[in-house]
Amino acid sequence: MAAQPSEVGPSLPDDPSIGAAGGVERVRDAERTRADILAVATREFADQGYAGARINLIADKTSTTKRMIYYYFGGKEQLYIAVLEQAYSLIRSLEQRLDVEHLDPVEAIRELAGLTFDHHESHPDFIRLVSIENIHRAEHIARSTVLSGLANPAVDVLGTILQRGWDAGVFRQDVDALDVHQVISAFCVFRTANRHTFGAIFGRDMLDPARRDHQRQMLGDLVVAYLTAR
Amino acid sequence: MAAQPSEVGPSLPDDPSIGAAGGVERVRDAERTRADILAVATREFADQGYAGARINLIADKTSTTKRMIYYYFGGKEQLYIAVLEQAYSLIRSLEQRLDVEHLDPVEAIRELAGLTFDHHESHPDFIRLVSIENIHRAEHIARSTVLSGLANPAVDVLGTILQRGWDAGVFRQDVDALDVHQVISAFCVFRTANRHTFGAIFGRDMLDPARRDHQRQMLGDLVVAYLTAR
DNA sequence: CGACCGATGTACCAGATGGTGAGTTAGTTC
DNA sequence: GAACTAACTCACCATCTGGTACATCGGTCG
Repeated sequence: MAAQPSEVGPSLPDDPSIGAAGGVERVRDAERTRADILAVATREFADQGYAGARINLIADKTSTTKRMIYYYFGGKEQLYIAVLEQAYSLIRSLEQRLDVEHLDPVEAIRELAGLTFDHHESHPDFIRLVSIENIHRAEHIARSTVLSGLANPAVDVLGTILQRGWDAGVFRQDVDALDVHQVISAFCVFRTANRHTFGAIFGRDMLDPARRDHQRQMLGDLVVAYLTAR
Repeated sequence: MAAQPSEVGPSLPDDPSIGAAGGVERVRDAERTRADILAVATREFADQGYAGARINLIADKTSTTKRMIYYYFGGKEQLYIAVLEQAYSLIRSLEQRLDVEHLDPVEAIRELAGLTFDHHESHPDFIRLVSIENIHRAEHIARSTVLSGLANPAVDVLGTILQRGWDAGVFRQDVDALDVHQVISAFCVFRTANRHTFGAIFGRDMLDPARRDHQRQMLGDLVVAYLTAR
């Protein structure tokens, strides 16, 4: 709320304050501090995993202190849950923008798959957080009231597309929206999440920009071929 | 912590030895000790991740001591690499048994996909290790001379099936063996690796036995539909 | 039998780690 | 301008962690 740079100038008697980030003026700003911590924590947890991330290091990379992490979040685990909640919320709000209702079912599916593909590619940190959370058997998601039942807009959109395809008689009927979502997610998540071992063993980088169009096309063809088979 | 009741039973002159596991007789057995450590470490690393696993805990779950871990493996990281090497070797040796050469291309592909499906489902710990290794950007695999170039029998088999399919004119030609392997792996890995977050958010367990046949069928249909499309 | 060396157990450590008690500063309210 | 409280700093801690120095044990070989 309300920015008012009380006295920016060199007049300050003591305490240059503020450790790291750019030459900011704000001295006390709860929301800024909180957001700063959350941003740094997101990077660190995504990078090092839950057990691998260090509260001390997160604090150091912040423009505030470790004490503030405990002040705002309570502890390592709660901080991690806050990171997850923010990450999921962000992703879900982006997904809300999906608009493929105007296309015919087959093209709508292809478009949705393509958008999901782009989407995953642009958010590798989110994918990493999800992988990390799976290593922990989603125990933190389960513990979060915010995340437990968080619906997925992509699946809803998928549901209406499928329905239209069924009505038009062009889609097979032995699958539901979640099945199809699973297939699309599997493809998109795998190429990001398993990029490194796949690359190390097969010598092919699944995220190589030179192969991107081919991969994107492959996903579209895959889903469409499957749904329209027979 | 190995209890050794120096003189519990009056009969034994000294040292009943061996702390934990079943009433074994062997007193000094390097291979057994090494294998014991490796087995426990595999479980712990797969369960807790690299950073989350504790050398002390691994040692405690062993029938030997922490000192032996350092004696045989040198350190935490080398132990972890040894775990990875053993896990990959085991999986690869199992894959060597794939035999689908006698089937026609379409059926061979479906069979290979199905076997891969079964295979992944039976080795969740391996999938977890792979996920964990990806969190660490495959740095340990890169550091292992054994693993860096380890070929994958499944991909070779896939290559010959594809070739036969192309010769017979039944498969599309804009993909290679690695692409198809990627698709199959993505499906199989995803349902195990992302089981928990998927379950927490959508309320569907991808590994639910009741849905197993459907999922297996779906993978086969998916790959076949894609390869034979048009 | 005695020397040799691989295998093993005990005790210990320095630094890191998550976490906290308690005091201090700044902005706001009356 | 005094009182009040949210925001923040500083120093500190108990415990854990990976790792190691060192003594010792036991099978084998000459």
